[in-house]
Amino acid sequence: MTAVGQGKGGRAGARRATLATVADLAGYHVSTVSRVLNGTTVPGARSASSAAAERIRQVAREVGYVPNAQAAALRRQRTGMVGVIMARMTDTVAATIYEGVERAAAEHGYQTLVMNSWDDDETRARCVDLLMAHGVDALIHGDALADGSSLQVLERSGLPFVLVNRGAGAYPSVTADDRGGGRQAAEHLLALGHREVGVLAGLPYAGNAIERTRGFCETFAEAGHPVRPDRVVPTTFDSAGGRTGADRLLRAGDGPTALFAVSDAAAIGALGSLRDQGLHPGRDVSVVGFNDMPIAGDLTVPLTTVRSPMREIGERSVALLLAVMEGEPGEVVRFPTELVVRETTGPAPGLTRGR
Amino acid sequence: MTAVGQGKGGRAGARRATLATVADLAGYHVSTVSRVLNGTTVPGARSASSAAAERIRQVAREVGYVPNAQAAALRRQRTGMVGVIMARMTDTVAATIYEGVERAAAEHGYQTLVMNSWDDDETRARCVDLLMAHGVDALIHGDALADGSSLQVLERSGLPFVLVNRGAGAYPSVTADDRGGGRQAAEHLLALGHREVGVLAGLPYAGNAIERTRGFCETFAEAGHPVRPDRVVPTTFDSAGGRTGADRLLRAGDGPTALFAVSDAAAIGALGSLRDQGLHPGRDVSVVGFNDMPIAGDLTVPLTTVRSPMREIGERSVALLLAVMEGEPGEVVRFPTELVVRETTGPAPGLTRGR
DNA sequence: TTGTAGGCGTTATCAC
DNA sequence: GTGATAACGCCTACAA
Repeated sequence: MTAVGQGKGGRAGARRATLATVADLAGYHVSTVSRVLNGTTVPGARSASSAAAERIRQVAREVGYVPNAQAAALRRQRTGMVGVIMARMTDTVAATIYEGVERAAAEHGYQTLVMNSWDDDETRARCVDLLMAHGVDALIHGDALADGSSLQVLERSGLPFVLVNRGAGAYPSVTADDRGGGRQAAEHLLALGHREVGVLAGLPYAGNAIERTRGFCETFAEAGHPVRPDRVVPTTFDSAGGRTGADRLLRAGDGPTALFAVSDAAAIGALGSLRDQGLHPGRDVSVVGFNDMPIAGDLTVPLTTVRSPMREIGERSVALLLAVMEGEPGEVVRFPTELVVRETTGPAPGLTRGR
Repeated sequence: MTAVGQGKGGRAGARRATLATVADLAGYHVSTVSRVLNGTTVPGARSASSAAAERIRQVAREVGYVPNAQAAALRRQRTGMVGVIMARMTDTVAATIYEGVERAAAEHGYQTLVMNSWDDDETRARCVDLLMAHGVDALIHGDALADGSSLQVLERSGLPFVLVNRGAGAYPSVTADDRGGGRQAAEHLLALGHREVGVLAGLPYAGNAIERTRGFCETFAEAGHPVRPDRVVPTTFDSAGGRTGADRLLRAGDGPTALFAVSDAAAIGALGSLRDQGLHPGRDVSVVGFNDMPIAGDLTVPLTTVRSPMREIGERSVALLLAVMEGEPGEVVRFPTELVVRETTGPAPGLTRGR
């Protein structure tokens, strides 16, 4: 319980050193100092290495000069910040994509200003306003509504933006090939002989969830085994959602023999539900997840899932954003997915199962 | 591949509306507009509801006026932003704490500016500089080195700050009672008869990992069964680290009968290792994690773990930070933990096990 | 190479 | 209640 932290008394310590401070101490003029510190010497190559420049840099270091990005931004009309909106960081998928975004942005000299929308419409809108207020140069939106309704304001504002993870219409976006991934999951289960299946379908307004579900269901339909509508249940993407959804699907008398969850976390929740009901994954009921998050392969019964390159998706979204900022046309980018067969899927049990 | 996104041609659209724009259109002076929009009318109660004020607000809405936070910050000498440094967002613990921080900060009118340090010293330092450059009013540091070496610069700068998750010395911090949590894990395993145990000890320079390991080891020592030093292996906090560490501990001829992992993710990695070696968690080898992340209870063999209130820790860190910003003395806050017994722990197998 | 001047959009402090 | 004015810290023409 010891007190430390900063000087005991009043608020923050001494005022930050400014360019003027450095200029005074170094005996040069502010403009000169600014030029030296920014390396803004027109064409003259190594002229910046003159004694003067060295002295100025020395002083700056001594007084702990940190440029005031606010002021610079005001003057330059750009902040070097990219806004990022995500539903929530505890979603591993969002976090991984965000890591990709952060890295790629940093590589190009941009900072990221992240906000969580909690999948709430009002908050979503407030995020955009706040990010604009903070002067972000562009926006990466990981939380779009599938109908694009949240994007019209943005579009009107003229702020360059790109969607990630959840696409919407023809807006520029970077996602997994969600529909194709859904198909892969379906083909796998069909090949194993499953005919009665259920879908933990994610949030009904999220483009990725919709596409994954669509790809899955259309494949079953094409094979002549359409998925019963009451077996497609909306869920959240987290494990709690998957558990609740699976409870509902499995407790019905004529439960399905396999479940497709549009996220790994939901799939793990479904595993919890199976366990509670004394069912063994891969033998009694098969489960397929989506994304292949790192722990998927470490589970005691490793999870069969559809892998999507989350970090790459994040990185690519930055590349696309930079292109859009340059005035290039946006595009819709979809990364192919890959089915990873592990042990939560197995042959469909005999038709006699479960009454 | 359709192109959309923003106007086809040049960069961002029309320049943002400023106070001046609004003032012009409304026929008032900039200062007046500013006052109205900020609700800055001295004591006169509802005078702001005059027709003039209404008109101004109307115009502002029409032109889509968004205040320029950069400029306001420059003038007011405060940005309303709190910097947050975390190792990485894909660590569920960090993400959950961050969610708590974000929420609490928003409640008090602060935005958060997050940066990932990747547990890299150089990056850590750069984060601080960048956050200062962006003018954060204070800092929450989730990535401190246990010896506090990364904090001296910060302290000297006079920027108010608080540590979260990983404490360091007497610097103000909010963490779980890591040492106590380690003890709880140890007592549980001791009661089950385990004598030969191993520790997946986390990063050797992270305060939380150190304390958890310490609490665990000292309890075994006090019970007369000191943990063999070569059975305390440093790991990362993620599942890959846990897997590698467990591989090492279990492949040794005389493997331990139980493992304590300082994070749930590492514990899950250990479960993966067990599985590969045909060992059953809770029967052949017991495993205890730390944090009780949401999926812990949904695993096919649910994880015994030490619960810590991650979100609360994040929220509290904001409260503490606000206090420090007011000049109050910082304190070291530790939240009690709770042992959650599930199924990865069981009685120690007969002494004959494993040669 | 170095100095000068003006302004980015706000807000705070005057005077009216 | 409203209008004028001066910064906040930085950058960039332009002039010397």
